[in-house]
Amino acid sequence: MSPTTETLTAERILEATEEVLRRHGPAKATVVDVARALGVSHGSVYRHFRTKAALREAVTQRWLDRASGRLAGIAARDSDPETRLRDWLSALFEAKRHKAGDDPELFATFSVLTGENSQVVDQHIADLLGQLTEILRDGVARGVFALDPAVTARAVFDATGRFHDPFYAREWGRPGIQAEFDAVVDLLLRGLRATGGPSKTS
Amino acid sequence: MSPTTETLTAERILEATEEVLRRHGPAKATVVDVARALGVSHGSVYRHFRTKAALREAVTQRWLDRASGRLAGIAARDSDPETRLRDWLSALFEAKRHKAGDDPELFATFSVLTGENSQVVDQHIADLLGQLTEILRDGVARGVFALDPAVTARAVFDATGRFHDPFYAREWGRPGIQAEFDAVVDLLLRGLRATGGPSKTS
DNA sequence: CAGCTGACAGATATTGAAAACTGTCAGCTG
DNA sequence: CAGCTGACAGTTTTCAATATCTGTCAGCTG
Repeated sequence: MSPTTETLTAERILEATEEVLRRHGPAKATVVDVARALGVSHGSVYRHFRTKAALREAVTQRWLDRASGRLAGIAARDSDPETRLRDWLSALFEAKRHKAGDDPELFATFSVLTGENSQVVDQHIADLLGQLTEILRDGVARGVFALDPAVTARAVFDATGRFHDPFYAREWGRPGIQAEFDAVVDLLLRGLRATGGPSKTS
Repeated sequence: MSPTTETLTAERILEATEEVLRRHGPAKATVVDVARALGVSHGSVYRHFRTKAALREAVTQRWLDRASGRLAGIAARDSDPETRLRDWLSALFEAKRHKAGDDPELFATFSVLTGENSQVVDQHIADLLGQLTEILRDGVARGVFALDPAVTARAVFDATGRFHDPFYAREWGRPGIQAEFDAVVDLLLRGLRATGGPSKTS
């Protein structure tokens, strides 16, 4: 049961791969490096993952699934839909901004990997859109939101791209960014509300 | 007055540079190429532009100013602000999409150049934000829009980034893109309106 | 003598040979 | 005999030599 004798599992390989990616970056992380980190020959790694691309894809999926899981907790809350939507979008932005600011190299690695695996990323986005749609559907059911949930979920996701697409990571450190995020979310929430608000007619 | 005898002006150099960029792409477009296209020595080009970077910057600015000018025409129209805003955003999207689809290589060249000249691009964006702000200010004056024009202009620009940021160009050819654009713009316009009322009254 | 040329030094890009990596598989090992 | 090893063929990456380019400037030319 000592670590070096432990059986070689897909899980252990994924952990070692993450470590190698963290250390060497995406360009220099080789299958040979991963095997060396595990104390096995690189042939053994190919027993669990058919190609290097498949291995990188699996690592990407793990990362994205972890992120998705945290947000799912917010989407499933019972608070009023408007607050929930705001919290969900804030959590998405905050998580990305935090990761990008904390360890830029690791975030760059992550960005390269997601760029390579559009299939997996598409699935992740579909997952997030599903969560958004749930919040909006609930809002429509409670009468606080108007508009078609699925279509509008996409619109909200697209409109907030600047605050979650890794491409914009370099701008997340700028001073005014939080105000810009708030302005966009405020505008979107105004558009989502079923009534014209407290102005005059109710 | 024959072309080869014509005096060498900054303007002629810029035209030749655009042509060389079109032909060779941004990576292989050298000052020597530009000089050869004009039938002069490369030393002469340096008489008008202190560095290669300055030359590329000038080309970029010309491109962006042309684009900006076309939109200014729409921003200055006298139609109702809601229609004008919609037209302006559509024109911005349409112009970019058209260029990206028409001649992808030239568009890629343009993208590389804008990536190099953040100074010039920032000025261009400030220009576009000014136009947007004007439309919104007019809308507020006429009582059809609420919210602070400058802050909201930024929010509208950010929220539509997916439809004008060159980074997303590869997605502009996808089938559903127009519907997604419409959904975002509809949502934003709902949020902008001063009252919750229907859009039938003029 | 205003404007252009072309040789030049230092910086950048290209090239091709050598090294490393990916993916396979026959055979070893516990 | 299930799982691992390491040599191997084909491909990609690295690295250093070579070529090209950038930016300058003394001197040529009309």
